[in-house]
Amino acid sequence: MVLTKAMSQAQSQRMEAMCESARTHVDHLLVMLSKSKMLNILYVMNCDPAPMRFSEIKKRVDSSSTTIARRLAELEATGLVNRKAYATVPATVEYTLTKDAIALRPSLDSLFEWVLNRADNTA
Amino acid sequence: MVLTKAMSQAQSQRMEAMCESARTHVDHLLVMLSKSKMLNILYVMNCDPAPMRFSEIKKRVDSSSTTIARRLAELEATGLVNRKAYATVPATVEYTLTKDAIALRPSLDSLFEWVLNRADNTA
DNA sequence: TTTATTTGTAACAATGTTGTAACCTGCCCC
DNA sequence: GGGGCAGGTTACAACATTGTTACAAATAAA
Repeated sequence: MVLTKAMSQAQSQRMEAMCESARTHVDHLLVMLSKSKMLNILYVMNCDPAPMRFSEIKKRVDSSSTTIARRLAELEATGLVNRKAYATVPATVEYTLTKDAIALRPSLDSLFEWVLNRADNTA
Repeated sequence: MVLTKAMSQAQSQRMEAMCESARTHVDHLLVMLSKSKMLNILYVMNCDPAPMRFSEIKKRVDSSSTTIARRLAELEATGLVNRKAYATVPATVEYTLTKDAIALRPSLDSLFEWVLNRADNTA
């Protein structure tokens, strides 16, 4: 009785730890997605499945190099984009969405549909 | 010729102005959605269709009163939530999502499914 | 009368984020 | 040698956002 109680307590603690961990991961993802221009970047990359160059992303999203670079680095660190540099002159760098990020596509499409729709009706 | 040219130019300018306006509306919405705790708030309110009190939202989202109040005010100003105050003691205030915000539900569900899924696999 | 309650607001210091300007690499062209 | 290109990085000043603390209002209970 005491043993099973202790075990269930330990289990419950492990469960809580896991939930805690999952919660921090969820928080981390939400904070990342909430950063400025993040949704914009994911959206333009989702719209065009071809690998996209830095300057192209920058042009379509319309922000400073610094911000675009920061966001792309964050996305890469989280495993949502792959970065491939070619030793051309001048440099060529291509970004592609990972499988995980592509799985976000339906959500983003739907979200942006709502945004565009609402922007139209409010305009 | 000159006239039609001028007209089409005027038209095109109007079109551009409209697009500009739509773009700023889109930007405004994206900036709003990207604010801290905004997705969290919309999500917890979407999960439970019943009117929700300030303290309940605060508890579920886990942030300071100031931030929750600011976000709710922004959501109300944008027409995504309705605020109803009752003259009880102590005060009772209920928040509900508007029709527009409820239309966001599928997107949010899908987005959060992705987030939770990814958080699990990464944990 | 003091206390407790809910739902905030105001002020402010601490912290976080942004864009700008300068700079870097590699190589080609003039 | 000097300039230009893509794709950044760095430093920094300006700006934005956050949480904390204090406060308010209205009333019922202790």
